[in-house]
Amino acid sequence: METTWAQHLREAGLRVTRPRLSVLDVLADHPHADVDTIVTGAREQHPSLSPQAVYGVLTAFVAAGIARRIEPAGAPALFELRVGDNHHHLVCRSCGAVADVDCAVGAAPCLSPSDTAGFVVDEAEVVFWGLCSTCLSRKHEEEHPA
Amino acid sequence: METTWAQHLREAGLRVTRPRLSVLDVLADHPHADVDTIVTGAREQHPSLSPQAVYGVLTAFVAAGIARRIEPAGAPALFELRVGDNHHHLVCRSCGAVADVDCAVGAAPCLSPSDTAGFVVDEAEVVFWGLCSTCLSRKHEEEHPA
DNA sequence: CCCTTTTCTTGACTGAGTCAAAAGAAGGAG
DNA sequence: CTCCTTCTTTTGACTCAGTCAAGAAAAGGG
Repeated sequence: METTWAQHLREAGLRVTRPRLSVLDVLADHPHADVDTIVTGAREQHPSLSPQAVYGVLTAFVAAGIARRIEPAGAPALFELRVGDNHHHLVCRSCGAVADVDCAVGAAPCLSPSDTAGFVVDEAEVVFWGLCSTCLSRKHEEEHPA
Repeated sequence: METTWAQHLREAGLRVTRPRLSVLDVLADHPHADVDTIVTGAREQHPSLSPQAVYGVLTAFVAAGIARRIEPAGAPALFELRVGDNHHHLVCRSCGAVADVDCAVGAAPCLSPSDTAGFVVDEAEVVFWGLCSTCLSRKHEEEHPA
């Protein structure tokens, strides 16, 4: 797998380093990981890895277009490797879990607000807020104990 | 105007206090204000007002449903009085300006993702990213000086 | 193998927001 | 009108995510 990652990095114009490979591995395992998760995970392969290095790696990934940063309100930023397909996210209000959703109403429907107030729009970001199935059943049990 | 605000607060089940009236005034003038703007503005009427009080006031407003908190990625939270009509926002990548947009494709179209992955969705939040007209013309001038 | 450039490490720092205790107002009861 | 209870505001310490900068280390072309 690492060979592929190295290639992936080179194609994006980035040098191949151990911190970067470790971060890619963690992101492959955790499709919506926050910095803390990435640091912890990447340290299994590279124990001396510093949080700042992870910030640097992620900034480079986002700049090179091989990762995307998402920032749900009220939570630390998350990073994902799925880029370039304009998908959106479901976020659980209770536990913060994130799931991907393909664009809701066709190709890129939300990219056309009715009145753009003079703005030139280049991206529409959609976040669906709700409860994930786990939190739903937990909540249901609490309210109606068996 | 303040009489109306007082009534508005009471109807929402909140006590009428000077900090709250001042914050309402600022929000009426600045429909998408951050905490700093609100503190500065409200101090014209109430010089001793502390930032923490403003946080408290805004938390109470949001809990009572008379204000809404929006958190564009990479910027401090903004507050608006326009609530309950499911509108969305245009955000300028360059200056952070925010404008309202009515829901893009009808009533609440985005509330129907194709596959909810077991989530029960209660809100769809849409952010349109782009450049506002001011930043556009400024950028144009910089690239093609007269 | 060396040299230049990029990346990582270390550590200090900022800014938004939270928490908690005590002082101070709001508004209902008498 | 005054008192009393409850809710707000003040003050000040604190947390957490993220940034900045300088020197050490590694990547990879010559």
